[in-house]
Amino acid sequence: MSASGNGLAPVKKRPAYLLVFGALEDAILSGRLSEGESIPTEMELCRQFDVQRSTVREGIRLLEQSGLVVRHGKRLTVVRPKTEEAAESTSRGLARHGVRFIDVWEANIAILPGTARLAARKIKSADRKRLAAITAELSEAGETEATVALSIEYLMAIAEVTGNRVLGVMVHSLKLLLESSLQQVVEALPNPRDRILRAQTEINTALQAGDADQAQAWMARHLEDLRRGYLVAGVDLNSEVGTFDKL
Amino acid sequence: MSASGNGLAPVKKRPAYLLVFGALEDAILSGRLSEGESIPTEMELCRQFDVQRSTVREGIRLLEQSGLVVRHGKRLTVVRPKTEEAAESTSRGLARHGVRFIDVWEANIAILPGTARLAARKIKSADRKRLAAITAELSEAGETEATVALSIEYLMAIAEVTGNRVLGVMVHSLKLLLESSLQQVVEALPNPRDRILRAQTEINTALQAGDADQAQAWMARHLEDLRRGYLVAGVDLNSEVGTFDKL
DNA sequence: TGACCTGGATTGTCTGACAATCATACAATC
DNA sequence: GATTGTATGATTGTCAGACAATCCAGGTCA
Repeated sequence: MSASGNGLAPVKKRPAYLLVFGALEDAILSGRLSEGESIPTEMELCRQFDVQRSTVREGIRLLEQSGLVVRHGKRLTVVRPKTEEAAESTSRGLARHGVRFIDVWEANIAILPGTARLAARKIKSADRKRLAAITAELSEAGETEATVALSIEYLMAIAEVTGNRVLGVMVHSLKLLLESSLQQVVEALPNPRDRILRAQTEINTALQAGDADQAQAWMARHLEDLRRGYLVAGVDLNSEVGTFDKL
Repeated sequence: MSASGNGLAPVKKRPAYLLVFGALEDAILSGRLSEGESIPTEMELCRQFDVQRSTVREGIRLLEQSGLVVRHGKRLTVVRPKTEEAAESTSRGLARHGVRFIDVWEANIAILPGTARLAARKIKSADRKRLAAITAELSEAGETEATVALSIEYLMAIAEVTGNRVLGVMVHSLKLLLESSLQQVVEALPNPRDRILRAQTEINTALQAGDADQAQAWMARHLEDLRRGYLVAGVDLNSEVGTFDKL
């Protein structure tokens, strides 16, 4: 199961700093080093792996960038990266890749109605209150900015209602990609607040009744409505979502 | 917008290796260093930033792990990370986070029907051929393994038909999370090949006709059917998707 | 032209060192 | 007793210089 073709197995000798990184990563992922603990000091690692400190340091830098540890003062402590970071890295990767606004919207329209459907099956009473609260707040929102913020919060809340971390991360990624442009859309739509309010209310009703079909359908309508805003606003849907630097 | 509460802004002096990393990252993201080019040699960077080589190396390690460069022989060359890598990092992040199989399936069911709907609007003739080819191959597949591979390939193909990179990445992430477990399911289902074949055929027909509703509906049915397999197979849907090491 | 060889360039690793910073414990002050 | 200053050791960030292994390019030879 190794040698390639004609002969000797490719003696791939990976550099020592990669071994250091690998060993530490493994220790963390396997739980031998658990959250909150700090990794051994550089000198300790030198002894442990029998390499030089500069080598250890290079390994540690890889670990650092991988998001498995954070500098807490002087020590590096192990963290289970929050889901938000997963979402951020996804968005970042996509943004780097010349994703266009149209892609983001299509993805929203493909994903969120199904998410709303799932939400209808999963919703609990606390969630209902939360959604209702957002809608209530929106009904009193004055400025465009607040309207946008609450619209997005609502979408995120729907994803959270499902209690599904995968959807949570994905919708969060969409949110990050979306945020920069939604403002213009809302500004362009006539009566944006009322339209959004209507949609949220209908979705809330459907969720209240546990009516998955209605929840899905209204979410789809809602998003289509917003998308129409792009046309009205004259936003070029083919322009790229810029790389964003909100660390 | 800085100082916390009562007083002075924290004088944070970032280490030099971070500056090196930042400078290189910026150069790449801004396009001053473009794809395929190799970054300057370590000595060159030493001169440029007026720091020591070990410092430069630490910076380079950060860059390396960030996925913006890859070792090509001895040089580090700039790459725009492929979408696959974005998907991998997303999956990795999710897997690390104790995502359960049930989460992955719910996400599939929430996302893929909408994706199929979009595919119906976007599909081109070349895509139709490709999908038909996969289905044809499946109809001749003997082993379980091939059946699984083709089923997954079909789902990926649907996502690709949409031409939407966001969906592409997300479905790819789902695929990675799913792969490990689907085998068991297919083994447990009675007549797995025929069931899957039926579904693919129906979806193909719907796509052929540009019938978004039918495409969506059949995809949903298809996935529900597969999910049922988990019950039959006795797979514990609440068990966590393990962290996987396929680099 | 194509296979082969050689020397310089570049990376991976080591050795050793020092200043800055952090964590503490202890002493001095109010 | 609580707060503040100080001494001490541990740890990190950075520097300086070195060497072997490997890669690359250009020249040589068939």
